[in-house]
Amino acid sequence: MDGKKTLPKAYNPEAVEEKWYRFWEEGGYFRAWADPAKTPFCIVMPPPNVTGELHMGHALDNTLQDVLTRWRRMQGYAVLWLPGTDHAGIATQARVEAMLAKEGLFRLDLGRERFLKRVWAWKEKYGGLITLQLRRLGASCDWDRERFTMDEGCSEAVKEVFLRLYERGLIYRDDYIVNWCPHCRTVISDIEVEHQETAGHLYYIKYPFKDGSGHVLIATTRPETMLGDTAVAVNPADERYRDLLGKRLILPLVKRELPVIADDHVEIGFGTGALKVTPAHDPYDFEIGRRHNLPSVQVIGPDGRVTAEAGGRYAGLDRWECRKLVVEDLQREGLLTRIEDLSHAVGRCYRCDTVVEPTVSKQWFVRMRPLAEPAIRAVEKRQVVFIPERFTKIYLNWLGQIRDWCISRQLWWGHRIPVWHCPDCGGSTASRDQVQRCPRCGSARVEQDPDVLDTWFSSALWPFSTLGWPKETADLRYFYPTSVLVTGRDIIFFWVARMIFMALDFMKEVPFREVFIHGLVLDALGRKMSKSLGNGVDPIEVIESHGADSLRFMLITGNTPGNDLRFHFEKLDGARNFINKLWNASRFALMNLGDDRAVRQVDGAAYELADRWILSRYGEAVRKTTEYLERYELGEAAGVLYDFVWDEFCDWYIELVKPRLYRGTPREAAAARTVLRKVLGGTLRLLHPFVPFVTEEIWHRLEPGAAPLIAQSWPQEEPELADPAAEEEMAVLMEIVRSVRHIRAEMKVQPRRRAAVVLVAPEEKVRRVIEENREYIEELVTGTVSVTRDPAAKPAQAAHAVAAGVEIFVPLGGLIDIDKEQARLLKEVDAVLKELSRVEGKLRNSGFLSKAPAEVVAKERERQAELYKKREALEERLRMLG
RNA sequence: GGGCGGAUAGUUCAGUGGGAGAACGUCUGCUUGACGCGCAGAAGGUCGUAGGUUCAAUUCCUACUCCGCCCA
Repeated sequence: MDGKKTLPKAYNPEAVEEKWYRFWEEGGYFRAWADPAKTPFCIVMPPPNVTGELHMGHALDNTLQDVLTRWRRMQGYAVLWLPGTDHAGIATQARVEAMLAKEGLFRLDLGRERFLKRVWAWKEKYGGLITLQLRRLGASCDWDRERFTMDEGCSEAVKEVFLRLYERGLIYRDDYIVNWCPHCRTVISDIEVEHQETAGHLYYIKYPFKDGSGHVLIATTRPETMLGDTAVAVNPADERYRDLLGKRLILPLVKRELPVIADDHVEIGFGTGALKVTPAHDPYDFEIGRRHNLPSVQVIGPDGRVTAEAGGRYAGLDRWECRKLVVEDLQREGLLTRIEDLSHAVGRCYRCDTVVEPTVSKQWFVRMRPLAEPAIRAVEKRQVVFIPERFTKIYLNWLGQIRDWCISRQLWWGHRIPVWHCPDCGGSTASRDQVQRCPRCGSARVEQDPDVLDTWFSSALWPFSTLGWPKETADLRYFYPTSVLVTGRDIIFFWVARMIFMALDFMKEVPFREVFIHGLVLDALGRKMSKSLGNGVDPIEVIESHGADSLRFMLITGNTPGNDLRFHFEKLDGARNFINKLWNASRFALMNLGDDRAVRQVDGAAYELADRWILSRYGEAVRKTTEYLERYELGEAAGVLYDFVWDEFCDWYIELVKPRLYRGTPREAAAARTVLRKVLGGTLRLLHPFVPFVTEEIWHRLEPGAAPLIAQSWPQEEPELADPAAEEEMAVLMEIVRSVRHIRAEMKVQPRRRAAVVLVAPEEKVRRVIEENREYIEELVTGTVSVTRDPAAKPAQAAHAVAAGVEIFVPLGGLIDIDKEQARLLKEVDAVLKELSRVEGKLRNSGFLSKAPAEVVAKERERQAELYKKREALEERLRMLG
């Protein structure tokens, strides 16, 4: 062992992580090959925003993907994990606009072309940040295949999809009520609106009849929209208003004449049952307006201010100022009868939290019905499977009631809609190429539609656009459909559903076979991490303080598919401690393996109980880890390895192996080394997908010259390692050891004092096991051990216990404290009696005896017999003392 | 209003139709030739409430309560 380099006492991630990542990446270990001899395994990474910085959600999502990727790669699949980023229309544009604002510029000052140049420049400069951060996490994706939603290929795919849908009439342009964000100055889709329960008011307003015969009372939460009212609607079944139909009202303040109309959709029970109808600013009213051919008056403009159309006094006011003034004016005229408090859902922009203004405008839409149906069927037929299963329902419910998808955005950054409008003939032309002249009238004044597409439109094509579509590439043929999509449950609608219907339509095949859904990473108090709350934890800071492996292991352990997890720094410490434990177990192994790594052949007879036991346990760990990974139970898989490493390998096996390594014969030591090396090596392989850095570092010290761990094969199941006899015998030893330690601690035996433990075992087999492993027990209990069948050998001045059918005596120097020992024994007897009454209760139950499976009954009988023996021994001891 | 998830040790969470688990925290001891980011020992739970199914329910079913999320 001389000259042997020893490892530092504590693992230092900083020193190794960067080194190994560079080694892997430069060595091409992440690269994927379409190998016909192998089975493909492909994951496309949910592309983070180019504007983004790595947050805990990314860390979790990508750790899960990396575990699966590394594991499958070790299993011998042809693995492709395809990374990329998303152009994030609104967010990126906002970022660049903010930068320009500092220079005193507005995007209109620059014009479209120059503005876009600035955005691209910004993207080149900052867009790579998140991919560098993913590298620090250890993500083993194929960076050679990195994509961007606005790169040439993806843009080509977007254009192709738009045109094909357009040609089939599945994309149309129409005036429709949409969600307008006055802050972002663009329309947003239905799912980009977040509904928030907000405290508001219900205002009751009198609408007088034209003929002066009284009034109708209406209730509204948004009094300012009355400026745009064009009717009052009641339910035809509402008795109260039957006589009113066809009468005419005068809209207060504006003095416009309004008809009273009947519509089934008016809720009789809400407010007064009479609904003011504002087709230009409410989705329901818009529908009513269409059914009844009502005029539409836009009273709130794109900037959130009241329009000139609304009337002189209010024009130019902000929405909320206008509300105040309208209320005041109504009050003054005595038309406001009361104001009630009301909690109701208010829609806000998911980007900027501004209250959305429903507005009528000309937008592009995708007709969803024909696309949604195949997407529903594919999931119903389980061509795509959600894990956990319950997310299937969420997906199906959403698609089942889907409305057309508004895909145009009033932005500059994004895929521009490939349609040209002609101001002369009014025609529109969709085209793959730039249109110079109107194909209908020949006018040269054609102009491309100013809008860009929703960012999710390009994301929806991600699984096949990134593999080369619309070209028929080798990657597309080999890796499509992809194997599994790993993503958060918050974007099932935004993304997962859209990828499925787009893929089915254009590839005629699902985009992925499985969707592995995970929850959100919450803060320690269970709140969503958010910028505004300032409660986010930066993964990069965590990596710097605890190492990427700790972060990864913490995110994986104790988490179940689909469930949220809270971020606790204590958990992070736990993960770090585990990694340090592994490091030190390896340190021990390396210090004791010596340089003669050639010792590979050891005759099986040299293996001792401890060896057979740990090999058996290791075999079980391989089996369970693999099984849990197959089921996407990554937390359970990590848990198996945690327990195996810490409890079995470190706390028992390493301790058991020490006597042989320090004092054993060469043959004994060789057997111990062989097993130590095999089990540690196998364990490193099992742990590699979870904690790639530390395992790779140890691996190279354990097996210098071998191929790196990332390229090693996943441990095969070795059924021949299973050794039930060894497990049973070890269980006896462990129980005895624990029992002696318990007595020592309870009776305050000095830790260094060697006790002369006497074991009385009536069973020959048990005596043999003890005898064969006597040295082990002596080592573990700090004492000498003698074993006998002779009841007369029981020492009087000793503490007593019964374990595994063996009576244990720990002599205490001088006289034992009889009271204390009695108390301790009585406590034991109590526990036995309690357990016995439970077991006997069962065995007295005839239903149990006749209906329970035979092995369950047998088990209970066995338990009963053991308890009898234990009780007897304890009581005998008590009699002796008393 | 509809749907989903959670409710298990002081805390955070696993788990299971047949003897309640982990981590952290707490208490007691420990310079045991890998590790104090450690070792050994211990205390701590009528598994949300009420019914039902079953020989047997913390686990399956029903209702309810509280918390969180999603959809309308």
